[in-house]
Amino acid sequence: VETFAKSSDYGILESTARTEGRPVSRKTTIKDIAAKVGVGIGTVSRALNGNPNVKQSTRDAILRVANELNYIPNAAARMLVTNSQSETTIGLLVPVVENQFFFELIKWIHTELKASSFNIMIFNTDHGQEPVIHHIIEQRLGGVLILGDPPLSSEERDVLEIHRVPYLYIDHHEDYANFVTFDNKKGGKLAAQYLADKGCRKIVLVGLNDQSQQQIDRFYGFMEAVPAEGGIQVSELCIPNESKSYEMSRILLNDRKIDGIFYFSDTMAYGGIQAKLEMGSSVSIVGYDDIFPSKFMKLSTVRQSAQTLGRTAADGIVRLVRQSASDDGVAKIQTILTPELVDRQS
Amino acid sequence: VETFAKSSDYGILESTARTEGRPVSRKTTIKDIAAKVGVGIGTVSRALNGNPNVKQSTRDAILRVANELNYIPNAAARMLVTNSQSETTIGLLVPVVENQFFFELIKWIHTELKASSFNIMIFNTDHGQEPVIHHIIEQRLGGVLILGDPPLSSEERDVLEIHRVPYLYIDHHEDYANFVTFDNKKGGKLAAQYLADKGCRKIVLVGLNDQSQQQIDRFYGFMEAVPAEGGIQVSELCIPNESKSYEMSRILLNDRKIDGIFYFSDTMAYGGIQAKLEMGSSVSIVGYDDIFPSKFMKLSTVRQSAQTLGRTAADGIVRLVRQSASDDGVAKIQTILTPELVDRQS
DNA sequence: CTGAAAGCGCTTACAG
DNA sequence: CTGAAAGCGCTTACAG
Repeated sequence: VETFAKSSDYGILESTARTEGRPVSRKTTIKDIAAKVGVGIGTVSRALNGNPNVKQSTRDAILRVANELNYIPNAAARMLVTNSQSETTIGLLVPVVENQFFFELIKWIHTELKASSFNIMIFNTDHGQEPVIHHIIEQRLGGVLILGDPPLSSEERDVLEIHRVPYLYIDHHEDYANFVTFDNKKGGKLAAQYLADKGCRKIVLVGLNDQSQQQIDRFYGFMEAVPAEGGIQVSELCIPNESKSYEMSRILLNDRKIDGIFYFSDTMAYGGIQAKLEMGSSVSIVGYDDIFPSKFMKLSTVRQSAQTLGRTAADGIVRLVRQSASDDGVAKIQTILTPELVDRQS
Repeated sequence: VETFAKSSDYGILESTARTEGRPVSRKTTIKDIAAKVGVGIGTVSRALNGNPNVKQSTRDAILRVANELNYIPNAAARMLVTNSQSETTIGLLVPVVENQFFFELIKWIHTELKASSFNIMIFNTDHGQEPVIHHIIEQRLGGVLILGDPPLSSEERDVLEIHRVPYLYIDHHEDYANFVTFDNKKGGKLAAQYLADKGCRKIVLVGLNDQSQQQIDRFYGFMEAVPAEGGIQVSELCIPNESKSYEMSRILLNDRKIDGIFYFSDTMAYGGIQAKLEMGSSVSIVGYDDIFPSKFMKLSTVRQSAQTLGRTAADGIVRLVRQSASDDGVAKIQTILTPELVDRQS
């Protein structure tokens, strides 16, 4: 009996179930509120959802009690009945997040989506995309942004399409799908023109990752733009990973004939800049991305603005999600952005 | 009649409801599977969940049909009945994500959490934390990581505690709560010692943000460590925002007597390095953070490893979530990491 | 091994 | 304006 006499001492924990005398907090439900106010659960639901057909005094009482009891609705229950795609959340599929460019991208996607009051759920695709796709559908997310290769398999696409979850590739061109990407071929071209303009005759391409379609496109763009008549000599150098760029660049610069280097990413180019400075070389260097340190490193580079790409993509998926919700026609989003060269005399 | 005769043409869309002759896809449920296989829904549920008490042939049939029908379970329904905190997802509260250090941090948190197969849901707290907290509880997330100031209000803490959602501050010390942070005072001390060791007599502190408790701690640590007897002169310079650092540094370096500068973040220090190089100054510069470009910029700085901080924090929240799930004792997590000085002779 | 039934917390016609 | 009831998709004792 004493246990019950003291029950009001629990204060905010008042609505608790007791097992073996120990108070165990149970979450407040509309049932609890209904009981305490003395109305039906339907009325509680209406009051809480701002339905106008509720007497003011009833509404006030319900709101007050809900607050007292620290009521917070159960999203799962609501979703179950409304069958709402939890359309305010969109999934972001990211492979290995080692890449500074991806980070700036995510930042802008985030900024833009929050402006449309969407939330982001990040999924890692290192262990394959299929389990992730299932998870996204289980959670009834509104849409998916897909960063980086590899593209979805046709089974994965089918799953998304059957379940009407719109998806958009970022920085990856795929004819059948929605995407926002930069023109990598054009970017490669810009790099080639830059080095040609500097009068380079013996050029090395460093760090091409042949798993990356983007980088392959840059490569072809570069090669196409090399003036045929100039007698320019182009060779390629693979490096095991980005952090080895400095050492490899030093070796490269021992060959005094080399007068131009194109690095397939800014991060690698930094090692080149460093080696160049230390060795007093006059080689021309151009990178790719224009991530934020490049300004300080005074690196000439092909800028693909993470801001533009991120915002455009975020914008796109929001449009797709809304379209899909309203069941309107499904206009494809296929945007190709143009990179530009930033000349910092490196 | 023809409509029905053609129904098999729909292939994967076979399980569709038709409204006014137009096929509208409806998501497959266990009911659909049960009907098609000719068993009860309970059996379907058991088979799908790997319950061993199901005859092999029944299980096979169910799995096959589930697959045919592209069945994916409804997470909301399952959560409703199991009342499982969706404990595989943890929320990450982030203010303005403009800060490179935060980015590296998020990356490591992500890496570590994915290893424990948790997912991350990022919430932006620019418009206040309360709505976000509610959202987290509605979604029944397993736990929350809180990045950056300001700390939660006591109401917000109450809400989390009542609903048993563990939370952990990152890079923010708060006596009553779980946190993982760096010793900022110690960091300030290291910076002071560095400049003193270089023989600096006239030092400027640049870019202190007095809204940031961390930076204030660094400031006090710095001031305490300045040798009393050396006659060292310390002054402060505010700059409106990080990108103005270069211009301000140039102005600063016009005063040839200044021989030491402590920048409260690496990003600002880059502007200083640039100005120093251009003006041929011999001033000593030290930064704070050691984000990735600092190595290339050859900036001496106080390293607080985003990797260590991120991993430790991720680890901590995972422990807290598991603890809270198993209802064990609730050991507080209060970890203070020690920064170190990286001397790059800047 | 399996089916029928209860119930998770909520919303929403429906009938007053 | 309000209550009682049905139902969202699933899990899980319970009784065969």
